Amino acid sequence: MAYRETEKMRQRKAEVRERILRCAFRCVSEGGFRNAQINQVADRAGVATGTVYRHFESKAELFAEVFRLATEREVNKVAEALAEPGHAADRLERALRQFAERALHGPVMAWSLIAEPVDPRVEGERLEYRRAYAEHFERTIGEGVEDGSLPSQDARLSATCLVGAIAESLVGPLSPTQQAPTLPEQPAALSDGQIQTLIEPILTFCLQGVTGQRR
Amino acid sequence: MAYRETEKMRQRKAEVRERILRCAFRCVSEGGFRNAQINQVADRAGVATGTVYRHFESKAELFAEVFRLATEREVNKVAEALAEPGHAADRLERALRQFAERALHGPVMAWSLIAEPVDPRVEGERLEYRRAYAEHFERTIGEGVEDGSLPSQDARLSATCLVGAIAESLVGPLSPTQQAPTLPEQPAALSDGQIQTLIEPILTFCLQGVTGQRR
DNA sequence: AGAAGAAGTGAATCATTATTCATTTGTTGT
DNA sequence: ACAACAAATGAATAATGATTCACTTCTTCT
Repeated sequence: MAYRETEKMRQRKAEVRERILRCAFRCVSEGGFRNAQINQVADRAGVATGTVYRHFESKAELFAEVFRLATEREVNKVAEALAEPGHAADRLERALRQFAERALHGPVMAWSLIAEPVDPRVEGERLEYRRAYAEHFERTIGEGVEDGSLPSQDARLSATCLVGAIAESLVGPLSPTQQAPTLPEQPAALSDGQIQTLIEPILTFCLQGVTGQRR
Repeated sequence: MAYRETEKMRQRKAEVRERILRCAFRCVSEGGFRNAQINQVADRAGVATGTVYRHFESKAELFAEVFRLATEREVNKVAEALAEPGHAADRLERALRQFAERALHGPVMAWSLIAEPVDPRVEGERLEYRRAYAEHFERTIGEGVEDGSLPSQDARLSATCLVGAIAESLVGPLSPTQQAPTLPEQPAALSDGQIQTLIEPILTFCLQGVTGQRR
């Protein structure tokens, strides 16, 4: 025998893989999934097309992983906000607010995650990602019901509704105003003031939906 | 001169156009947009591929029109329900209930309209369609605020949240359980009982969101 | 240094479908 | 019946972009 995979190599491979992933991520956050071609990703990562396929089964798998990566960040932020101390309703409010603020600050990626038409295999990730949010919300709602701070309800459905309501409210503001077809995904930048104005009524609706109380 | 378009011809053309449209519609309601190819549509309509292009600018335009067609029905149903007499909240409830019931009874088309990944130009129709729902809801909410039966609120945002909440809640139940990749879009048939069980908590959330009152 | 094997390369290939267009068929009015 | 024009045809083309693979380069170990 003459060649045996060594630690150094393993690391280098992992680095290349990660570089590709990062570049794919950047492609998406600049132009959405539809502008992210394998060739572009490869160019950007400074590797050949074929190399991408050495590290990822297929385009769909690569971008599914990009989706996961982007998603984890966001879901974790929400999970953190929900883990803070306080009443369930307050925690939900903070989490929802953060979700919306973050989305509006990174509109291209947010739009890609929430609403961009994508390959069905990537769409699968989206369903999971939405379920992940919903599960976190569900847990918090469940806690609120448990401790009596929220009225009895189907926590899972309420959580799903929360996700839907907030996502839908953001679709409009996030939607790319497709200007030149050559520069496709133009983000819609909003001022902090606009963002707050937008968020308040959404929160009102969502919290009323969960609490059954006028806010 | 020897040929002049006659009424008979105009009618025949319109018939062909409509037949194509209908067949495209059926393709979608059986297998979603992704299984609807021009060739299939043409075959089904008993015309040649090229004929489709004599009646429609492009595939996207054909399917955008299919989308519109399918949408109009549904939006009209909602509009009718909202036009019935009664308090705003009750009308909203009836409309939402109907929306959900209809969707769950025609799951493939509903999923295509609500959540299937589609060509961007068809996606544009989807945005309009969601806005159309939202506008109807908005009007009713506005009336409720006006007559004091609903609390003051941003009717547009509330309406958007309603659309999002209900759509999201339906995505799960409507999602094709992709079984054999050869028979792609399997609808998820639900019993009436299941449907009711599913709808109630959605309605509770939505109505609480709008009314701010425990239901 | 050289053998053995792994990773990287990127031009060529493949697959999928939308779209076109030269040709055929049908319709109208004289 | 025929000229003039329109509509229909569907095989051929085009376009896109993912994926492959024969070959080159790099690593490791003796």
